[in-house]
This record gives sequence, C-alpha cells and structure tokens, in this order.
Amino acid sequence: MSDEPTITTIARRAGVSIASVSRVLNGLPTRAETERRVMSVARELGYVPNSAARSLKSRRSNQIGFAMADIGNPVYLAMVREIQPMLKAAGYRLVLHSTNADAADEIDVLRGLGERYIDGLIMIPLRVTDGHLEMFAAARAPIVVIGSVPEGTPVDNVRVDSRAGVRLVVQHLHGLGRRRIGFVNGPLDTVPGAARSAAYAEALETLGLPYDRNLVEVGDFYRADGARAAARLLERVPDLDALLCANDLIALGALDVLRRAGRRVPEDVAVAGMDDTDLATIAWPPLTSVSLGSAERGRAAAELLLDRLDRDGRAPRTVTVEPRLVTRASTMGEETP
Amino acid sequence: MSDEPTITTIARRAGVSIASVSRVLNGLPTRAETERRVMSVARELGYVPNSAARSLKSRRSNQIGFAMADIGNPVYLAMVREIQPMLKAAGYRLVLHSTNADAADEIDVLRGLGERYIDGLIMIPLRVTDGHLEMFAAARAPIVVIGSVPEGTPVDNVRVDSRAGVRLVVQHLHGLGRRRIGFVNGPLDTVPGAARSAAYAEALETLGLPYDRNLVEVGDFYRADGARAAARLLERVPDLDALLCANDLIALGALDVLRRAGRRVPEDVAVAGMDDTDLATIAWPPLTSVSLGSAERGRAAAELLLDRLDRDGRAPRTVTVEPRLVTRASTMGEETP
DNA sequence: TTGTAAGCGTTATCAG
DNA sequence: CTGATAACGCTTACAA
Repeated sequence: MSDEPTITTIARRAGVSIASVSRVLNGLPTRAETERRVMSVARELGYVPNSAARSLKSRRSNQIGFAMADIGNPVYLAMVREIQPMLKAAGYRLVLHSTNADAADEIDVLRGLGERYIDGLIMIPLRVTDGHLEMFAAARAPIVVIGSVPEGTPVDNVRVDSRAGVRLVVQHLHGLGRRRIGFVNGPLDTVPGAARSAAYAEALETLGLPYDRNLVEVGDFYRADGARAAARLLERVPDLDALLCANDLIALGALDVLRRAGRRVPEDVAVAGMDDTDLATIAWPPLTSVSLGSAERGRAAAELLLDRLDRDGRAPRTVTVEPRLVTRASTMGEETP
Repeated sequence: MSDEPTITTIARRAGVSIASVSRVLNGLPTRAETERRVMSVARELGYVPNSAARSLKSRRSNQIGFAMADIGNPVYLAMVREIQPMLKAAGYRLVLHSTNADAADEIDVLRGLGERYIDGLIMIPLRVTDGHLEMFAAARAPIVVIGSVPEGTPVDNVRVDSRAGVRLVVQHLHGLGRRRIGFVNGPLDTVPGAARSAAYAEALETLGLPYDRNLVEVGDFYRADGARAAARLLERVPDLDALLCANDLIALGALDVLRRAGRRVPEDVAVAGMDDTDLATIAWPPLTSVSLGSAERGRAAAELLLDRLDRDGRAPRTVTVEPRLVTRASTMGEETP
C-alpha cells in the first residue's frame, strides 16, 4: 500500500511542474505531448485528487447535509429518496444527520455549517427554538427548512398546508356520517403537532361539530405510542366512530388496538392517517391518509438549495405543497385500495 | 455576512500568533492570560475550525461512507439506523450513497475512497464483480462489506448464513404439512438471489421433496415485481400450498396477489418472507419471516470498521450472523403475531 | 510559554 | 505553453 500519489508525484515522474499537472487534470489548454505524459503517469499511478485540498482551495465541499429526526420515519425516508439522486446528479454528496428531534443536536448541526464540511443544509426541525432562529440568522451556508418557520426567517422554506390536509380528512369522515371523530395527535410542542391540533379544532368548527377535548389524545409520532394513545382514547370514548391520526405510524398503532378490541374498521370505526406513506397500502385495511407530499417536499427542498448554491443573493423563497386526500378501505369499506 | 473567521483573524485580534491560537483551541498548555484572550475572541467571533484545512493536515475526514442499493429498502434502512448513531458517537459523519445496485456506481464509490473524503466505507454490493475485487484490493481506506465476498478478499466482512435461513423456513412450512412450496426469488445474478436459490434446492432435497422448477419464479426484490412473479407462479401451479419469498417486499406483493385471487392465507397458501423487516408486522396477515439480523449486521459492520480505524494492520475479519425464524399468522393461522 | 515557519495537496496568478 | 510561487486554514516542529 504505497503512499497516495499527489500532483507532485505525477509532476516528478512526468518531468513537468505541478502547475502543468493541475492544468492537464483540469482540462486547461496544454501541449498535446505534456498532456499525454501527465495523463499516462496519472493513470498508471491511479491518481485521485485529494478532496480536502480541493475543498480548502475552492471553499466548497460538494457535500450537502440533510438533518431530520429519524431516518426510520417513512416520511423522511421518502424525502431522502428524492433528495439523494438530485444532489448526486448535481455533483453533491449527501451527509445524513439523525437528530432524534433533539434541539441541541439540531443546533449542533447548524453550528457545523461553520466547519464548511457542507455547502448547504436541508433541515426538518420538529421544534423551532430561539436557538434555531439565531443559527439560521448567523448561518454561513444556505439552509432550506422543510416545515414552517416564522415570517422573515432568512432561509428558504418548504411547507405544506397541513391545516387544509386535516380539513380534508375531517370533512371526508364527516361526509361518511361520522360524528364522534377522535384525534390522536403527536406532541403539541412540535411544529406539526401544534399545527394539526389547531387544524382539527378549526375543521370541527367549520363543520359545526362541537370540540370535545375527550376526543383528543396525545402520544408520540410512533406506532407504539399511537397504539397506547388510541387505547386510552377508546377506553374513554367507547362510542367513537372515527379516528384521525396525526401520521400513518400512529394510525398503524390504532389499527392494532382496534383489531384487538374487536372493532371493525371501517364499519365501527373509520381510521385515517396522515402523510400517505408506503405503509398506508401495506396496512390492513389499507389506510386512508392525507398525502402531505413528502416526495414533493423533498424535491422542492433540493431544488431550492441547488438553485441558491448556483447563485445566491436573492430573497428567501417559500414553496407550499398542497395536501391531497387518498381514500382507502380504512374509511370507505372497499376491499381494494 | 462577514468573512469566515480563521485562526489568523483571532490571532490578530488577540494580539498573539496563530500557533498560540491553535494551541489554545486544542487545549495544549498555554499561559492562562493568553488562553483567556484567545477564547474570548474566538467566542466573540463565533469561530469554528475549517474542516477542509483540518482534514488536509490530519489526513482524516471524520466521515464514513455507507453504500447500498436503495435506502428505501427496509433492510438497508434498519442497518443505517444502527450504523448512524454508532458512527456519530465515535465522532464520524455518515455519507450516504445509493447506488441502485449499479456495479459501475458502486465502483465509483470505491474509487472515491482515493479522494479521502471518507476514512472508511461500509458497502453492500448486490453483485460482486471483478471490478469490485480489484478496487477492494487497491483500496486506500478500510472497507467493510456486508454480504459474502470470495475467500481472501482483503476486507472485513459481515455475512449471514442465508442458507440456514432458507432451511429454517422450508422446514417450518414442511412441518406444517405443506408439500407444494413455491419460491419467488430475486435476480439470480445477485449475491442474495444466487445464495437463496441454491439454499432452496438444498433444503428441499434435505427434506426429500422433489425440486420442481415450475415452483420457482424470479422477479426483482420489490413489491410490484414480487406481485407479478407470484401471479405467474400461481397461474402455472394453482395447487401451490406454500410460498417462500426471497424478501419481505416480495412477500407483500405475493399477499396482494393471493388476496385478489381469493386464496386464504395461510389456510390455502402459507406465505413466508425473508429479512423480518418492520413491514412483516404491518402486513396482513402478519408475515412469517426469517430474520437475517439486519440491525445486528449493521452494528457488526460499524464495529468492525471503527475497530480497524482505531488500529489497522490486523488480518481481515469475518462476522457471521445467525438467521432466526419468526413465525406469524401468514403461516400459522393465528390471529395475533 | 510563545512565535516563526514548514507543510498538508490543490488551484491560480504571474512571469518567462 | 510552462514553471515558480503564493495562497487556502490548520497543526506542529523548532527556536527563541
């Protein structure tokens, strides 16, 4: 395992200066003979340019960060699947950060921007703290936030009208004749949790249904938490006829609980999730879910970031994605999705 | 947005040399007063060390690559979920590569090792070509391969005895009285496809069952392909009483097809998958599956790599993970998993 | 304890 | 067209 060849090695072996080597390697005009010699030595030695040296000189790392709570969540996964190939096509590598929704962790990532190991960052903060806002303001590289940020925050921003999304499902359930519509939400101090909570209340009001706090239960955004929360809800309100879940994972947990409790879905209880992840079509019965355009949001975020990396300077942009209701058997009683 | 502060900036502002700044920043012995001044300026300026410069000097990037076919596959996902926190704890960042199972792409990643933007690589090649082997041999940084490699390949290696895994399920199905055990495999020119194909034949033989090529169908490792392949198989062999699928995604496709065909699972056809991903417990009926220890393999790979980064030089190691049969309703006829 | 200076591997400028 | 040389930001002998 000989030492890594550098342009100096090549220069010596080819009998030219390192400047010439660099020129050849970068396709700058060079005498044919020189080029030939350099290329031949380079190939022979298996030369590969050192990225640290390049980055130091060029002030670009050709890496982009993606920070989200947990890659295991299918929503983020759907985003990564869009983002990664786009970045790759644009010549960037993807550095993945799972933050466990820990604000301190997220802020660490933001601080990391100063290290310049990434040229830009796509981030999905579950909660936006003052610490976040400070770092956004001081950031030394472009950031795209997926999720809502306060007006005036100097970052590009991709959001989804989850309010409209909640309204869509609630109307759907109401249209099916359901009147006791329970709601299993995620933590209220998270951005999506808070938004969905408000949207649920608003949607009920629009439909002239009373808001009954007994119908609302909060857990975390995972299947097991969803199951527990749904169980509590079911015990408290046995005559529930519909259940809206703040994401698909929660809905899966709810389905488990309902099945075990012997409730038929959708006959006894109609169940709907949010995010419309792949899991919705795997669940049984297939899960009605509001698509919040995860893939689309990922794509938009990557586009915004790549755009800004191309030429910076313009004002922050916001892209809003429209939610879309996808009805399946868990509310419709049809066998096939 | 002022220019990034460097140690030079700090040195000037603190009235000391860059060497002193560096020392303070690295916790080397320094006069208290100097330290105070430097730290105060550094904090005030929001100094963050430049990672490219550091890497160039230290010859370490503090990054590790993970290359797999498709992050959307729950098996790889399970691995990333183990690997990422371990690397993070050890001070490494994770660079993600999705290769679409394209050999050329994978080789590009291996070539990238020469750029030194990662200190090591965990890779799951779906096919191991001569190109791979060459690059393994020439690699300038440690590699851990998840999956089998030829004897003597100079990389650390984590494998699973998938042969034993297949045997476990086939025996299980046989023990349930099934005799017409179909097999939906992935592409035969992939490492897992080939291994599972051989193992299936072998398992039948061990049990004294005849190998009937009509009972075998090949598609890709995805749900839709699995569905198509299962449909072909079902049409050709209507009296099938069990179906082994080369992974859970294929099994999900098969479940769809069987349901649409009005076959009861497991009464008419018992279905089993492989990998025991999260999907197995989401599917309906819950899917019997052979765990190939994805999480465990991820963990082992990270351990091997971190170990070797600590001190290189020892001989390549191989860790083998034992498969484990997880029975659920898709073969057992129980309602609960 | 501190400063000077060399060097990590590139790119880019500026003379020849 | 080419070579010497100066950066890029940092760590680390070595000297003071």
